[in-house]
Amino acid sequence: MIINKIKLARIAKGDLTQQQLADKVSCSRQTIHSIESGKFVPSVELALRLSRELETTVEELFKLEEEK
Amino acid sequence: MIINKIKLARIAKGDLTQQQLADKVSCSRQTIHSIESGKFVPSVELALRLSRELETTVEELFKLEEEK
DNA sequence: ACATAATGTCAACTATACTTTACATTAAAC
DNA sequence: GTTTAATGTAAAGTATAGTTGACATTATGT
Repeated sequence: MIINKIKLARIAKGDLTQQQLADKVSCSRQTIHSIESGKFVPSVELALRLSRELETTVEELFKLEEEK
Repeated sequence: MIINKIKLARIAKGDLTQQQLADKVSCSRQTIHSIESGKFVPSVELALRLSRELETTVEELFKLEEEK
């Protein structure tokens, strides 16, 4: 199980829209939405692009939650 | 494009075998091998488990390489 | 109230991560 | 040189990441 803070980080980073963030990391808006809503966890490649764009670290953005 | 140092980190971390590392992060040996040989890039979830087990960070273990 | 931008959601599809099984090659131990 | 552990490789199958398109809902602005 994994939780993420990308919605928070996206807002913090100058109120980026899902679309704007998607453009910057070269993915679709729906992909951003799906990640934010916990529908799926991205590849480490996309996670790195997100953390780079949002000026933070993967560890800060994504956290392992115990219990399976 | 992405490159990783998990083979290096695995050796550094007390000469773990692929199988031992796989067990510790709950995946198959072939998954470790495929990642080490660049055949595929893992999910951020597995990347986090790997970095935790190898006592390093995702950013240290996986690096974005430019050019596509 | 109306228009528009942003977000939520759904379905169908494609791409790829990951598993399992199985076998072949290389390295290490004796 | 033979056995055994470790690694390389490959195929078939399953799960899930990610795309595109389309539409519905919720803000925001005027």
